[in-house]
Parts: sequence; C-alpha cells; structure tokens
Amino acid sequence: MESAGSTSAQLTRNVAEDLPAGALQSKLELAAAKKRPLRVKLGLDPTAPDIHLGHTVVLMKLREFQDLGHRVVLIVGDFTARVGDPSGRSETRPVLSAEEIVANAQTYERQASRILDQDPGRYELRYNSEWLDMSMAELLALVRTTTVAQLLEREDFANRFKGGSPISVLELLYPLMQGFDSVAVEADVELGGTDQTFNILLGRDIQRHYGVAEQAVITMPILPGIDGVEKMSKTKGNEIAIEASADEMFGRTMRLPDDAMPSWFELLAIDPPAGDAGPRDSKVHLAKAIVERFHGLDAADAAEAQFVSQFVEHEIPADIEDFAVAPVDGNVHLPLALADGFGISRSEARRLLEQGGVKLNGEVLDGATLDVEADLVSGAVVQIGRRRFKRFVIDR
RNA sequence: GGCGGGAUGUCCGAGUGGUUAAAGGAGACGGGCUGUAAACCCGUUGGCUCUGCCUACGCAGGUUCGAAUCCUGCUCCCGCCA
Repeated sequence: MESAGSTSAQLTRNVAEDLPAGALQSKLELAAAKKRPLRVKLGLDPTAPDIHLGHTVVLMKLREFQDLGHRVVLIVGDFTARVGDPSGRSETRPVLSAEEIVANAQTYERQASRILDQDPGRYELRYNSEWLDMSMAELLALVRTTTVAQLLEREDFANRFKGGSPISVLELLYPLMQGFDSVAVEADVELGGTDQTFNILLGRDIQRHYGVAEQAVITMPILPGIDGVEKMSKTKGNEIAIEASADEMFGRTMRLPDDAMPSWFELLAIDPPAGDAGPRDSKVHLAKAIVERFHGLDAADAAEAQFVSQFVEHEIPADIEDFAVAPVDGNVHLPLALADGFGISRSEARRLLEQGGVKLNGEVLDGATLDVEADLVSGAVVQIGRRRFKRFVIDR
C-alpha cells in the first residue's frame, strides 16, 4: 500500500485548496491505521435538474477517493429546498414540492452513477430532512455555534451587507445547516467548489462545537461555462449537460473561447494534444475527449465527422427531427410553422425571416414570403441560423 | 414603533404628465468576417389575426383629453433612529 503522504499528494493534484494544511493527509493516515474508509461528503442542491460538466469536476474527485477504497456520502438538500427562500424577488428560489425533490434526486443519482461507483460499500445517499427537520431546541443549539460576525465574513454576504442588498435569515442559516449535515453524517472530508470554501470551513467549527472530529476541506476550482467567463450553470445557458447528445457536446465545446481551454483541460483531467497543435485542433481534441468520456470513442469520432460536415463543409445534417405542419388552403404560413417548430414566438420568426436567417433546403428565404405552398415545403429542411434544423412534413 | 429612500423590459440602468414599446449598456439572437474562438462591423431584441392592434414601468384604485411619470391604499426592499 502506498503511503498516506503520496496518496494525499495524488488526491490534491488539481484541487484549488486543501485545508487546513496537512488535514487530508492525517485523515488518510487515520483511515489506514483504523483500517476503515474515509467518509467523503458532497452536498447536492436538488433544485437543478441536470448534472453538467461543472459538477463532474467535483464528482471525478470523489471518484478518485472511491477508487482508493473510501466511501462517498452524497447528501441531497431536500429539506432546505422544501423551505425555499422567503426573501424578496431578488433572490427568489422556487419552492420545490416533495415530488420534484425526489425526482431531481433520482435524476442526480442516475446521472452521477456515470461517474461515481455505486457499490454500496463506497457510496451512500442521504436526504438532509432526515436530521434537519429538528425541534426549536435543537435549532437553538445549532445556532449557538456561530456568530453573525462569523457569517458576515463570507464574501458575498459581506458585499451584500455593505451594498445594502437583502440577506434573509434563512440564507444565513444555510451554512449552519450545511455544517450540521457534516455532523450528522460524520464526514471526514467535504468536497465542493471554491464557492463553498466558507461553508465547508464553517462546517469544521460546527463539528467542533458538537464534539465531532473536524472534516478536511477540499475545494475544486470552478469550471467556466462555454462562455469562458461565468461559472457553468443551467440558468446561464452556458452548460454542457452530461446527458447531452454527442453532437451537442462536441458543438458546444467548439464554441468555447480559446482562453478557457487550459482550464478545461486541467479541470476535466484531459491531456492536451501532444506537439504544437493550433488552438482549433486543440479544441477538437478537447471536444472529442469530452464526448468520448460520456458516449464512447465511436460516438466521438462520429461527432467530429458530423461537426466537420455541418460547420466546415456546410452540409445539412443527416438526422433531423420531423416537424408536422398543417397547411391552410394549401399554404404553410411560415411565421406560425417556424414558431411552433422551433419554440420561438411568431414575431421572432418574422424577424428571422426578415433578417435572412431562415433557409429552406439551403436557400435563404426572402423576408417578404410569409406563405409557401405546402407541396414546396413537404419534406423540406428548414434551417434557422447555423445550427437549428427541422424537416417539415405536411400533416394533411 | 418613528422618519426617510426605493421597486422600470432577460439583467443593469435612464426617464418625473404628451413625438415612450420606454435612452444607454450587458446578454441573447440573425447577418458579415472566421476556426460554431477572440476582435471587429451591420441589424434585431414584449406579443399578435402586423402599414394596424393588444399588453407592459411592484399590486389595486383615482385625477386627466392623455400617466412609468400626479394622488390614495396595499405589498416588498433599503437606510437611519428607537
């Protein structure tokens, strides 16, 4: 068996921070001495329905722990999600129903299983309502562990406080609840993005107050979204979902700004191409590696071929969804058909037509034509911009 | 509890009775250039049965020929004082 020191070095390879210094190593030594696996915690917010590449950075790190024989404890924050955030419009969070939470948790579990080992010895899924649905007396005991000054040290709280933006008490309570999760599951290590540093560290304080061993803290850098700037998230639309199709993964990766490539290579643990590949070829390499990870090598090759065909050679893709249009008096009214077919408003469809953004079988439609004979569009490929396609079939 | 300030389109943010579907910016989308990168240029960006109509400036009423702009009540947010 390797020494705890080298194992620790391996585990901290691409992390942002490993706090406090040496904590992980002593945890590993402890585990080796007691011959028990470490309990490695990750909290999941059950609000977002899909896992994307950003989540996988942390999940892959968890997987490394599992591969070393340790046990991952995933916590679904169903309790906090059920409470919702009562503060004003600025920070509104939808209050999720119990059914939605369960559904989201199942989605997470299914998607996370693509990365994590589901072996019960190395994997445990818990809902925090199990322990957070506590009495007022218990809540007071929890609240006693922390001062307001401590909470206001967190950067975003501090900024909002200074800037006069609302901070609800519930938000202040979140770090406490997260910390109590660590007490409840007896976490040895907690992982999270760097945006979680404060919460995870506070977890240590709370554990100490409860007389539990303090967890080691490991934070992973935040993966930028395909805009290269903001944190990857579904609400910003800059994500690549791990359940996205191979073509979509490939295409979206190709939209990544060059500057962001190094961090993607590093955080996704993908080896950059050897030699002096240009930025474009490097990006293809990156895109293929990502697709390969989730769809396999064949799919990666196919996605590349598809990409080249569609965007380099401007071929019309092979597999296009059909969309049934109902003609009126033998004509298809384009604004309506485009709106329904592509999920946009009719006004937007009109605008796109006027701007020459719509092609019918490769021909740009001039904006004046709003109605087309049904026979002409039957089986025709309709294209909006560079990447939206539908095949119109006449529904008689 | 008292006093004061605020709520505008996806977001930020102008606008204090009429040419305001609402300046400007961001974002997004379409076009050009290109490597579906960056930078840059042009255009668009509430909806619809589209030379017009409807809806919209926290919510509900009111004044007025006419209101995002004035008045009243309500909701929420922020600050100071207690």
